[in-house]
Amino acid sequence: MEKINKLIKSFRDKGLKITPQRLAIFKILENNNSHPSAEQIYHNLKRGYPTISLATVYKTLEILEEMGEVKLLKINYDRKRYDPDCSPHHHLICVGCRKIVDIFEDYSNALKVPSQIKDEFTITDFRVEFFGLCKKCKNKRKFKEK
Amino acid sequence: MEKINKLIKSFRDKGLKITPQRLAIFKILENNNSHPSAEQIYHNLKRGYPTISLATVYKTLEILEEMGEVKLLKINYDRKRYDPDCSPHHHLICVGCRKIVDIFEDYSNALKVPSQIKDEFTITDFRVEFFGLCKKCKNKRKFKEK
DNA sequence: TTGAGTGCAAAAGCTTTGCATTCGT
DNA sequence: ACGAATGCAAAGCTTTTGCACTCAA
Repeated sequence: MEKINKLIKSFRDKGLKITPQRLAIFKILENNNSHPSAEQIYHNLKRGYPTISLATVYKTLEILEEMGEVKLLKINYDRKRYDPDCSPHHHLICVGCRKIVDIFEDYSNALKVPSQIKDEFTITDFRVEFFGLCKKCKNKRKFKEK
Repeated sequence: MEKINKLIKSFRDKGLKITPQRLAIFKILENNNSHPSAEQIYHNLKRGYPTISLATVYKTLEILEEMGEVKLLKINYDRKRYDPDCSPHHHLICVGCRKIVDIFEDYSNALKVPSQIKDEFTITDFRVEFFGLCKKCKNKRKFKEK
């Protein structure tokens, strides 16, 4: 996320307004590495804005996401997807049609984790997900909604 | 997923019964690399079992998941999580308390994609997710539900 | 026979939407 | 002043649950 001043400018440039609620959301997100949910942000805001609604939080986050100012840590598979192949492999997701293809490559030696983190965590598994566009979707204008 | 015969045995060994519906689900999943959703499986089954219910599909898939016979391609973050840090980095998720920590490592040169896939897709992004347990959770018996 | 599974409908949980009111510019 | 944002409540969707009935073993 950009610095708040820049963010404010980006919003205004788009004709979006800066409200106290939005500003408060910006501040909560600034230098925040706790990967909060909308609910958590909402909770935090309640102190200063007892009347704020979850809907407002979601709406603002949606704008930030569209602007590329926050990243969603949950992939827009519309719903749960099940993979009967439990051998170690990874996936490439077409962000256009949501097709998922398997990638059978062993990355286990390629992915070094900082030793500081290794000390704190016991890592049991990992997954790599690639995102892109298949040929068909590359030639489309519009992708699936959502 | 194991071969169907083995799967049947695993189910019976656990006191779980083999019903036509379950068998049909097994068959749909066998050698299936389309990463289907419960809905899609349900849809497929409708032909042969017009009365089958989505609930049955979900329930069977849950068992398969618990048995490690299928893998879920959607992470159990309980809800959306937002990351204001859009610089390229990756995540480690503690499967006990769901804490998410950042991993700042550049894996872009480490992750080779089969050329056959590179021909078919334009890859725009990727993410690496590690799973494990933090020290606290390692010493716990029970983790967060779900 | 009997405990497990099915299928229906209802509930649950997260997220989005509609709308009247309020507010930023 | 006027379009945008807010906050509430309702709706939407996916997934789960409860329960009477049915069925596999």
